Amino acid sequence: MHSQSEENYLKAIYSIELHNGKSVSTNNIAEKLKTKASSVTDMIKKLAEKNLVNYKKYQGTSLTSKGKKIAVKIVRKHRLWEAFLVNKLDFSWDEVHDLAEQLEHIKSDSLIDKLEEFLDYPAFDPHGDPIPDKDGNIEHHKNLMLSSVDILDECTVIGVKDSSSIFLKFLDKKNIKLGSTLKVISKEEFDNSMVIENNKNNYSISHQISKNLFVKKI
Amino acid sequence: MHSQSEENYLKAIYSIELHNGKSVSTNNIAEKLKTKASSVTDMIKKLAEKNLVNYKKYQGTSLTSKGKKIAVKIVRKHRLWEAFLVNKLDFSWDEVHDLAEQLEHIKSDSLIDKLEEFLDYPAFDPHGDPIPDKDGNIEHHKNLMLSSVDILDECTVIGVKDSSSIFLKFLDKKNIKLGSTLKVISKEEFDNSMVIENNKNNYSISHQISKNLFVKKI
DNA sequence: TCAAATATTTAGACTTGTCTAAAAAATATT
DNA sequence: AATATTTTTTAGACAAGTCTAAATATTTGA
Ligand SMILES: [Mn+2]
Ligand SMILES: [Mn+2]
Ligand SMILES: [Mn+2]
Ligand SMILES: [Mn+2]
Repeated sequence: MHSQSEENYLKAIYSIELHNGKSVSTNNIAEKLKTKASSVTDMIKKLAEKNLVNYKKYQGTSLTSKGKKIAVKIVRKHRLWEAFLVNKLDFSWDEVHDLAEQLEHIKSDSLIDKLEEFLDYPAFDPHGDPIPDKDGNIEHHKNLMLSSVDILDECTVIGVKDSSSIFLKFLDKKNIKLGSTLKVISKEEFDNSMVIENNKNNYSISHQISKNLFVKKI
Repeated sequence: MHSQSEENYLKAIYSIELHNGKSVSTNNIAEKLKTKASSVTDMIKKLAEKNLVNYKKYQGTSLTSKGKKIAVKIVRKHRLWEAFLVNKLDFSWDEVHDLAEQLEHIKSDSLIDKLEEFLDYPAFDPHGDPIPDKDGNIEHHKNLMLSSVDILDECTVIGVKDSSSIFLKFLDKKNIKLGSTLKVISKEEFDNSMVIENNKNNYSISHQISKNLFVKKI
């Protein structure tokens, strides 16, 4: 089996690969995992040895299909656990990430499959991220950010890009949640802030917010 | 915080202390944890350093109240997770021990309290073991074994001493579960086997079984 | 194009938890 | 009481994962 640390590296590489296409640099990984570049080099060598990543000195890393499969499985576990915590145990969406970070490493296939059934096969986690199925299939269909919605268009919030507790609590304060219907009233060129209508209230939100909200046009 | 390994040692010492009263020997622990005596000595020194156990060279170990508190907490987590797996996810009682062995180390107080609430404050785990409450209070009231029940007396099965998968599967085959009402029909002095009546069927069970079943007289 | 800045790797050290082999202490046996 | 056996501790080694500091490679940009 793979250690907790190996799994964290694979997941980190997977998520960086998703968001920038090209091969993943040592520093990218170090930053994501809050570790040092030298530690990353060591671990990447080990993962390459196990055929989980492709690696040539000084040329970055990418997951092999074997490595990707494991990474997706960890993501699946992470998101199902988050769904459990929010849907069944009544945690709020800003409390579950760190817990899922631990739970995702529990080793058992039947556990995660039974959990999925217990939750009624949810398609998304509490942050709107898609949950891979048992075979590792996953649909990424979130691409539109609120920041690029046109004036007077309406949209529904379907996900958050930043899952940090601070951001999520801030959204709570602004009364923005998954499923909220927002209408863009106006945009300010100076700081890219925008005024939106939400629940019949109009208020301004910063670019920092609008560029971290995935939406779907209505 | 404490490492997974430290927690496993504390739990082992706790369970040995419970079952033999006196102070716990290095070999006791090594056997329980399937490790070597030298490893145990090392770890005990570390635990003593942290004031979790009392230790004097060559004189065995005992938990301090601080150590006991942690041990009971791990036991609480272990049993609540087992209850969750059986009551909610539909695992059978012989499948949950190893999984709970992992889950018991998840670090979060609110998680375990919410889990307990979700399960409706169960008093016992799937093997009949009592679940400590939030403050660490635990009632041990299982002391009567089926093997010492008198002929023609009736009793209810309230727990198993051995939680191994083999034993539990064997009980399934014999149709013995928590709550089963058994009547002792006869006892064989030669091998200490006994004939019991269960669900209107009479059959013989070995001493190996009867001495591992906790019962309550009716 | 070549020096300066940045990124990556290597070398060597440290921590945690484990092990084997040997030494020392405690207990059992004669 | 002296010896043999068993238990426990110590000494020294190792693997995993991390770190700092130094060396090396790559990229930037004057
Ligand atoms: Mn993790
Ligand atoms: Mn999430
Ligand atoms: Mn454990
Ligand atoms: Mn149990």
